[in-house]
Amino acid sequence: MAREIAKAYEPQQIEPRWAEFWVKEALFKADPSAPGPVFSIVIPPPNVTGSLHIGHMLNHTEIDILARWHRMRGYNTLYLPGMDHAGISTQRVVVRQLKEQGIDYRKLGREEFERRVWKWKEESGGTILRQMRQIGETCDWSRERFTLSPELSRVVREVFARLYEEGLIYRATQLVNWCPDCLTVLSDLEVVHEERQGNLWHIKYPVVETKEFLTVATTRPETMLGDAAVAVHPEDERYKHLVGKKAWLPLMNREIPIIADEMVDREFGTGAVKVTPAHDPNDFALGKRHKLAEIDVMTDDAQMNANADTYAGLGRFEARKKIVEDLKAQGLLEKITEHTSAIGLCERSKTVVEPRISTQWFCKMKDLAAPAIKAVEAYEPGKENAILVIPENRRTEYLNWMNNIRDWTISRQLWWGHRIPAWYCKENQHITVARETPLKCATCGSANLEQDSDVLDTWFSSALWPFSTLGWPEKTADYKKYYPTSLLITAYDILFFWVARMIMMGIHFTGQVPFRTVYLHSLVRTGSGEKMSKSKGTGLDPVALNQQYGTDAMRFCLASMAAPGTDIVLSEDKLTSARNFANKIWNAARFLFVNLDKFEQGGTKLEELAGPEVRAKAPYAVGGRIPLVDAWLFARLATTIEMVNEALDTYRFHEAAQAVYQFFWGDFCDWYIEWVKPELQSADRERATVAWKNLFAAFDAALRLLHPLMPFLTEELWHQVPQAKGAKSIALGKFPVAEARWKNADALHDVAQIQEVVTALRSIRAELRVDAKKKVAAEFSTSDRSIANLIQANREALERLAVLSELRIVPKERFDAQSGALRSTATFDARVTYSETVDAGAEKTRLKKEIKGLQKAIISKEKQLGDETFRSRAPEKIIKGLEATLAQQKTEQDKLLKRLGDLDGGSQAAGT
RNA sequence: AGGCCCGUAGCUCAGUUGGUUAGAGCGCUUCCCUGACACGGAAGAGGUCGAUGGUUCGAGUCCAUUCGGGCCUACCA
Repeated sequence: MAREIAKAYEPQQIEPRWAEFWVKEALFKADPSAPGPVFSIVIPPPNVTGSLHIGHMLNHTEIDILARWHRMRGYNTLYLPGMDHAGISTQRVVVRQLKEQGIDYRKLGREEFERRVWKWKEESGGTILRQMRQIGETCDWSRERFTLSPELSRVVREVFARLYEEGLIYRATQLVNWCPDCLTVLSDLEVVHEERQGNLWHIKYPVVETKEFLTVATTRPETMLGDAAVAVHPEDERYKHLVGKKAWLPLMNREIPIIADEMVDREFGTGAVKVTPAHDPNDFALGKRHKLAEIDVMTDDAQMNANADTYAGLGRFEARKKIVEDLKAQGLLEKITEHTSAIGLCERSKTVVEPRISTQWFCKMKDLAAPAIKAVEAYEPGKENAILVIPENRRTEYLNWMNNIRDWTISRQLWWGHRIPAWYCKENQHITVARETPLKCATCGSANLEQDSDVLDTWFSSALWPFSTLGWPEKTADYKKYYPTSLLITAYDILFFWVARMIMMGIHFTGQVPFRTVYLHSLVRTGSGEKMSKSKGTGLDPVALNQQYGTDAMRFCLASMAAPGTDIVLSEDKLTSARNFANKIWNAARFLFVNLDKFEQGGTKLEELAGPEVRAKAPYAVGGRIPLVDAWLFARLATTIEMVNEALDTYRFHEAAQAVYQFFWGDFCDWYIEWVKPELQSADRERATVAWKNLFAAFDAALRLLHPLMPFLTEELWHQVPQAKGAKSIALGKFPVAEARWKNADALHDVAQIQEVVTALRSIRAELRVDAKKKVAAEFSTSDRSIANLIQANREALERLAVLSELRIVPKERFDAQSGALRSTATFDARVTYSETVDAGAEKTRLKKEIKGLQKAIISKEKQLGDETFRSRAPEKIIKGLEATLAQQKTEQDKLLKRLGDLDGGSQAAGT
């Protein structure tokens, strides 16, 4: 039966089918009662705010590669999918959508707004799930989780209540980061700093009952309306006499005290600083020390409020302008200088954050951090309840941050999220924190309760993800089997936001680390090095690219660039090369099946050549000997398997990709297939059968080896090869094992030798411009008996690979080194006899260059070897190696020099 | 202010404990549309590893300084 195989790989025709198949068959449903070592991994839940971007693609590719690889090696594997409700981001998206429809979300009311967000969540979350299925992720879809689901919300309440009971959560009125655009408090981490060119305004404050002025310098003149004092350093001779006096606050017509505090930096500005406790963190602390008034002069959306007197109603930046003008008019503006400072922006809205006094919920971090620091610090291989952080420098970063950790603002003035489980009694103001909605106040019994209107920071629930998703606080079968999870893979930019907090919460609540290893991968950047951003239009769309190049190509491309520690710059060029690789494999398969059709006409069935039991015993021998090239291929396969295992074991995805690429393209396609082509068609039925068996066995193993990197293509091709009864998917197949009997150093060496000869001969051909199809005669000579035998034994293949009519092996003394083009190495000489004359000039240039290179290497080695200190200190192995190479290089150089001399002689002869 | 990372072929990047003429992909040059593949084959050209100084028998690989680029943390108005 003739097989129909498209000439080029068309991922669009194949991927959707397998993506659907994997989900429909529920192949990756985890079974906690199944045997085997456990590999469990929870997804970093994507935000339900839109669709997957390239960063997710990288993250999911790495996770899925490792999940598939473990599963194929017999691990009881769980890859748990899910999504994050992403409070502030999602709320912003929906608020914007409503605004576009002319709707003010506040007018909608909380309940209706929440309903709209849930609707959006269904849509957007659906998109993400669809995409994840499209790209073939081997998740256990039956265990999908959502941070705001009723189940996980219960866990959040439990955790909140426990922390509150333990005194680790408290409510306090403090100066916090406030976003006037999002209208909520932010944690320190949600404030991003940006260096901006600004000014330092020097403002003269008249000192009461004197004719003096005290000049203060400020970057934010508008806050002066809330000034409560002017502070100078107690030791500052310039101002000592003013301490205890009062300053007249311009524009506001108020008196404020002049105080002394060591916090003041005498070097900065004028050495006198205006103190605005309600609008600056330093001033807030200072205000507390000196019991100053906290005068808030702004509204929640950063307009000046009634305390700002005549400036009320102006935006803070308008007010700044106006105030500067007014000061100037009154002659109180001494000067304006340029000043660059890092200003805080809201991570989401990029609005300038306004420090503001506000009552919020906080989580005490020191006690939670201590064991989380220890778990990372104390890590060593094999140690229980400790965490390995990779790469190493992220570990240091983590420890630094954790050692300087500050309390975490966990409340948010949002409507989308976990509402804080705290109720205020309207009778006696008592706060009741409870797991279930309380009916009455815990102290006075009043039923007049009102729940806190705030929600929790999204990361509060994300921090629980590794155990909340597995059923904690119940000791479920999943929890018992899959917690702690084996590994966390995420991008390094959420190390503090998420990873650190998971470690703290995990240890605190379960007594165990949430994951044994955390691998932090790089970010995908644009060509110009920026983070990809959809809003800036600099992001590449993974769905469109997957469509165009194939998901396999995308995965392979990302993997091949995912070297730990370096950010990835993705380009379409690289995707093209990955797609070409997929096509190469496709065509190798095409070659197999097209030729198999011919072979089967001889009566042998595919099953007999490629059935699973047949493959298991490969490589096969002909007449008691495994053909050299087959032995070589299996040896190379074994090496490659070891390289891939080693690479994946250490998160070196790029090395795994490179090893497979080199094997499949270089070894399997370029050399092996070319070598065995005639064997496959051999009239000798035994030889042909063996060739086919070995070919299929190697091919099938190579497919399994490649599968974690390119799941779709390999699944498709794997189904073309006969598989065991009931075997449903390559994804459930066995990852190839580097069998001891495949290893064969001699075969590796011998084929490398032959490859060198073939390349030398091809090189001569190219130089002589021999037509690619034209067979020419060649001579070969060596003084090494074993090489001569090797060449003799493989002459047929060699002749074919180098397109020769005949390869004569001649004794050294009869080798004609005078005419024709030749190549010499330390161990052999080869030449092609061809009527075309050699371009002596080009040949000499080449020889000279080669000689020069050798000369340099020889000199440096001779120098080293002649050095007594080197000989006495360098390891024996290095010295021996150096000596051997030196001898070789000398031999080779001698040959080349002789050849050059001959050519010179020849040209002189021709010249005279 | 403190910390981290990067600077290797035209481009994008590998190069694990210092050791023998520094690798890959893309691009480039020449030849070839040969019955798996032009998304291909064959053969080539091309870096002395940002700079300087040091440690060492030996450094892209360790140390110091320096220049250039990036990132993170940080309450100097």
